[in-house]
Amino acid sequence: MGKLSRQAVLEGALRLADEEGVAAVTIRRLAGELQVTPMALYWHFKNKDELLAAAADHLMTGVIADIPPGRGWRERLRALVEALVGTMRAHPSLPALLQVADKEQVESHTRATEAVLDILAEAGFTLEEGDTIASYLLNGVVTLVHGRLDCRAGMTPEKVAEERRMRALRLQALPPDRFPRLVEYGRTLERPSDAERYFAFGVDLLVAGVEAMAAARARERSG
Amino acid sequence: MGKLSRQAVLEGALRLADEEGVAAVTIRRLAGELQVTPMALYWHFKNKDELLAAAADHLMTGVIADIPPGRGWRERLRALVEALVGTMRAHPSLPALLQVADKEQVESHTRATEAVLDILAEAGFTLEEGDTIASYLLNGVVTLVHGRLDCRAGMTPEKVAEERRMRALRLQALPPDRFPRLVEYGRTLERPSDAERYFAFGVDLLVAGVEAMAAARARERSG
DNA sequence: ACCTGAACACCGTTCAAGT
DNA sequence: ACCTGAACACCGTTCAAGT
Repeated sequence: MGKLSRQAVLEGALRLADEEGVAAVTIRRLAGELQVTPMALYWHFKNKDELLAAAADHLMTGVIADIPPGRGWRERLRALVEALVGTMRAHPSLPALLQVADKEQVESHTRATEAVLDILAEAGFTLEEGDTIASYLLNGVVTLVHGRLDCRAGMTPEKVAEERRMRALRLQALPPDRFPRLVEYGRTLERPSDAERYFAFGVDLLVAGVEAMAAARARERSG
Repeated sequence: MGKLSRQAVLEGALRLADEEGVAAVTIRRLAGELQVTPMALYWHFKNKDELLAAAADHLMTGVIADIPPGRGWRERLRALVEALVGTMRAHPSLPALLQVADKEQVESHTRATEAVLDILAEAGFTLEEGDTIASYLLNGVVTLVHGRLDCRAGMTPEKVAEERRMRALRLQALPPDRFPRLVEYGRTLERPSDAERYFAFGVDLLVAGVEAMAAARARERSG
């Protein structure tokens, strides 16, 4: 009964990762879910790293697909960052997968990097600068998504509210003379913040850095 | 012979992390280095998480110490980011330690966050925006340092050169029609890049994003 | 107070063997 | 081609016991 396939293993891994976090994706656990011995997985994947890289690759392809052929480099860059945000919000496990996976063997990541380098070359950056900016953007989006409790694996609205309340209490329990800002922040933390506003601000922040540097480059050149 | 102490365990962990990476810091391995049984460590630390948090805390205190009471918020913010870069360049294990540690129990991280919130409040940001920017900056610096091979645990100049050459070859081996930018980048990757230039660009990039958003806030207010 | 010994419940991976 | 069984070398952690 050859029920197992590379595809089935991948789907199992992604389901497990999205529901319980990447830490729950172990060879033995995954094998158990698939009703098979751990070594069966080694027929379809060389090792765990390759499995996780394939999982990240599968999710990342969604980002590539969403890059529209916009007009200027600013529009294209923003569209790409927003596509990245959208994909990561839909798949809570992608940030963590990208952190552990070797990016060189994630083809969709390579394709996304090529796209970014192309956009940034048009903006006047060198390839080395483009490489730096590419990981600045990718990790920036990872950081943004990771900062939202409601974008974490296996999070219900109740758990999110509970975590927020706990954090608010911990912040308010700090000594107010040494941590006045954090204590004040703790008091405002109860009411839930709007996710759309949060991500709009975050994307603006990331893109603003790149645009400011491009403007500085342009000034250098004409000056 | 009570030779072991909390301090000694911490130093052993940091040495191991800086030399072989945080993955090498296991309770059993560390105990072996300290010539003691694994359970001896549990007398001095509640568990591994607390040990890693304490290690991160120890390194992070250097950042706090380096915050000068500058004049405007721009100078203070830049000084803080540069202090962060300096500390992480000196301690290759800090980025990884901060990724795994629960930041709420790293006191020096809390102090640094308070400092950033204070600076950003002066810049006109809300506390929630300040919180977002704080992790944007911290993770941005982590990303910058992580991107430099010469800032990785246990890296000799020879190994760095070897890795660079390998990466250059892999990039040049990509299909040039689909990945023209990356193939070209691969050709320029042989000659080593200047670390000072790299970090200057990176810090400018991170700070530029914050300054651009502050300017946008100011425009909204007056408009 | 500070450390050890034995045990438990996990890991990833290899290698020979089965069908 | 596809999967199993047994084994190896690791993990973090608990709990009772030693000095």
